[in-house]
Amino acid sequence: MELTRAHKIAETLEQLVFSGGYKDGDRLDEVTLAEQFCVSRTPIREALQVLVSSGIARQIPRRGVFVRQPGPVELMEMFETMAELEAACGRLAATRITEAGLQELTEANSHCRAALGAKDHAQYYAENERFHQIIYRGASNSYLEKQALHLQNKLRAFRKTQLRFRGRLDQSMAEHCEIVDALQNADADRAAAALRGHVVVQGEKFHQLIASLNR
Amino acid sequence: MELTRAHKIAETLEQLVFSGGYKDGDRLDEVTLAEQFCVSRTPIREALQVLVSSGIARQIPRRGVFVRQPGPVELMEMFETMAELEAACGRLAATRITEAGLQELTEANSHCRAALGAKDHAQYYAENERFHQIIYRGASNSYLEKQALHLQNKLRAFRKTQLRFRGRLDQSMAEHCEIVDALQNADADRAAAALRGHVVVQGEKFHQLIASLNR
DNA sequence: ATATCAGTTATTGTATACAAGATGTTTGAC
DNA sequence: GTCAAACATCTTGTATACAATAACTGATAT
Repeated sequence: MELTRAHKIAETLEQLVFSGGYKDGDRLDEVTLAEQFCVSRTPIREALQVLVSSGIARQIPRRGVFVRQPGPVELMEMFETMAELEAACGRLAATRITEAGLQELTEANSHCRAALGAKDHAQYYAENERFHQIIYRGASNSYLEKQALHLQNKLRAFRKTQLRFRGRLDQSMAEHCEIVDALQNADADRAAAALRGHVVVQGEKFHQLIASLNR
Repeated sequence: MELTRAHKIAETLEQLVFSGGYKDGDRLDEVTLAEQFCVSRTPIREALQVLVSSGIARQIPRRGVFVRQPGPVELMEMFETMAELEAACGRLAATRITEAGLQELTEANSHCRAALGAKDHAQYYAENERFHQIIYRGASNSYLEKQALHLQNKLRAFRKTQLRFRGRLDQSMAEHCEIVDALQNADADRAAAALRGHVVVQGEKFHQLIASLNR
């Protein structure tokens, strides 16, 4: 899958925004970006249109495009949507995931536990993402999988702070085991419920989440 | 909410593709489009990037961009995802929809019934969309609502053929009533299940759906 | 007759030039 | 000293010019 220049720039900028490289309201100056990427304004502008269309940035005609980081309310909404997407993946995966997929899943869960034991947070985040991605794939619905991956990517930076505040990562591990068990037993409703509860941001954590936005 | 020229062009093209104005594989010629929209190639190219990034079209470097209509498999996946999104909206709406929202919903349902009685299919489609959109809004999650609206829009042309093949629209009406009842009783699980079943393309209808793709 | 290669044409990708509007600054009046 | 208006500057939006590569055509050789 080849990409054209403008699209590579768009992806790079997208990741920069997602990883917190820009704050809300920052203007994406065309000439500055053109210099940074060593191209003319034309491909930069094409890339900016992509960011605007996906809601990452907002364009004010004749004024410029400005990055649009989600506020606390939108963030909650995105987490809630993620929870429902994960629940959907779990529901479908319960009856569709292959034996090989289940094998992968238990392995990924072991890696999570190992990272947790080693207090290696970065590693835990990576393994945790993989765990969930296996479930997305297990749903055997590439469109839904793509949606889930996209939102997971969009929420990555915020999920880290959420997990940090969560305190006991052990709880997260216990939930993983419940999820695996439900999938092994092909219990769609239980898998969906477990995943929904695992991802959703509880109301009690809401204020902590908001506080974490001042980074 | 102001839009810039390139974005208006992108939206127009998007709707054109969604409404079947282009067939799969059609090339979107820059100069032709530039003439049609009475602009230079620059804004056209910016619009095309938007289409490509949202998956509506595929770009082959130095060759051009080509519209990418979903095939039968992807279409099934999109319907399945839509079913899950609707279920999620129903689940959340069950406890969040306002009295005014329920009022709107029953009214919209009445309009559906009226259109059905008058054998006015176009009107039924419109009222049916409105019925579902009220539920999206009732979920009180604007991010999820936007996702649902987007997919609903993307599937509009195909849902029409699906409903036609369904034969008895009466069944659709009965399902609506079940949905309304679940929402009135704040029964999240029942609302979710009813909506999921209402939207999902049953396996028995699969071949009919595939056959309908030759339009 | 078919296949291959060279030359031509056409189309995309990028850069630059120009037009239009917004921001900022300076000057002047009160 | 403050406010306002005109001017200058900067930025975006659009068009056009140029460069690079792919498609096409035709001719030649086998």
